[in-house]
Amino acid sequence: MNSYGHIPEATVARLPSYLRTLVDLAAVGVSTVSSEELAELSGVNAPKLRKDLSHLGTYGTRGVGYDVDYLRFEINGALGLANTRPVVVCGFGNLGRALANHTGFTERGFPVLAAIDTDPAKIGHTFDGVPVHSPSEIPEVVKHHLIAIAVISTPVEASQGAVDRLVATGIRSILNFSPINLTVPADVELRSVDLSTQLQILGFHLQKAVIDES
Amino acid sequence: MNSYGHIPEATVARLPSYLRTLVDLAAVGVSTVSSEELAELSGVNAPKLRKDLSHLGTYGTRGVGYDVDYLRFEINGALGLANTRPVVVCGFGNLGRALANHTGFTERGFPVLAAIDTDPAKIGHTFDGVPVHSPSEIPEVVKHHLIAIAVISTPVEASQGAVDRLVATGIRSILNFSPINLTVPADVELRSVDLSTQLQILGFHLQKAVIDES
DNA sequence: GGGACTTCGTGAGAGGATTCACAAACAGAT
DNA sequence: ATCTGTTTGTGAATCCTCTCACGAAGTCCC
Repeated sequence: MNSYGHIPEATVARLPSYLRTLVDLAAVGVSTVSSEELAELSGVNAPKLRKDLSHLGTYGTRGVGYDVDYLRFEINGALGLANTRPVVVCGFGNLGRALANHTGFTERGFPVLAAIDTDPAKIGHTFDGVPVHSPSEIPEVVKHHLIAIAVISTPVEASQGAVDRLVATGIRSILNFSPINLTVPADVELRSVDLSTQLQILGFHLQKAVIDES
Repeated sequence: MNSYGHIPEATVARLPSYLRTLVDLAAVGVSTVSSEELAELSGVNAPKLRKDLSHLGTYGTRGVGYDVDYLRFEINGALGLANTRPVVVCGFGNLGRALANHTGFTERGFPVLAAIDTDPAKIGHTFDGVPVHSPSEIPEVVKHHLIAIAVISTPVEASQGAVDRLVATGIRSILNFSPINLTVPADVELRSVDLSTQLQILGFHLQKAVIDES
């Protein structure tokens, strides 16, 4: 019984970071942690962390702190990570392969069970345990593995087409890494991570720093 | 006369997206674009786009729209992309190699001129035009290529160490892809992109959708 | 040159997110 | 049982962001 009251978007975005810290703490054998410590390790300030956690429920004990295992369990539940969610990667080039191998995906409950690519040399083969299928097989692959989330790492020319096919088969959650603005129906959630956008933001601040000090 | 008046952080984060759209429009031969069109193509609404651009200056002409080339030039300037900023990639595994190959980096003025890795089999060799150096060579590499930005794609165990070395040589802008919370001095800008965090956020919304409709 | 039409730039208001300070609650010692 | 320490949970205030409506400014046609 968690996640009732609306959890703010900004809080949701930070929960994975807290979860990561808690997992690390548990691995080192820590059983209790204060908001001060947990915040420090997660890179936020303590009041923000407490407010964030207060949106999930009251899981701490005053004078003591938070029980690492219990809080971990609760955040896990709030994020819906109780059960694993298989993922398909579309576009099995350098980036796609790196993502499929990325241990963080499987470790956090998002195993990459299949890949899609147009290259005949890859289709039908298995790389690092991930079988590659042709785009026309998307419906069977999705149905067979009960896939609900797709990752796009195709070249930009192919991204919109891949998205359209995925949406047509019922996929409602898409994570896009290709540097292009894709369009999806209103009931599909599309998150885009443009790797070079982040560099551009860094560049902006670098330049600003130079201007500011002149 | 651009980038003086403070540009809001939220606006800065969207400028790269606008720039991308403008480049695409220019490539197709479009010379003028309205805020409505540009917003649609960039995935935001028109008033937001206009407000964003108004922070840079008044570059549109009423009744007509924006001159594609001119606006492109101005956003480019505001983001500090007038000159290229070479980048070093630390950790030349699957992800690191994919990033170094990522055409988006070079295309947008962030050429990857060098990589750092601890694997003796890679050090001294060049992959896809990128020479691999040992961690001890960081200072020379940074100085030689005038590098101001570093990308971290090492395994989590090595990330903090790599960051410390980079900071010691004067790097003040770091883009981290390893799923761990790193600590840097206050005058260093660290942006972290955890690929699986994005999946976790998608997972949260998926679960919420199920709860909401029950 | 004037009028109709289009589109930008922006001020005011609403909605979120962050900060901060402090009361409430618990543990542990005596 | 009481008192002292500590640490949480949260309302109030501030700041940032987004939305929306409309005046201002330009184009185009007659």
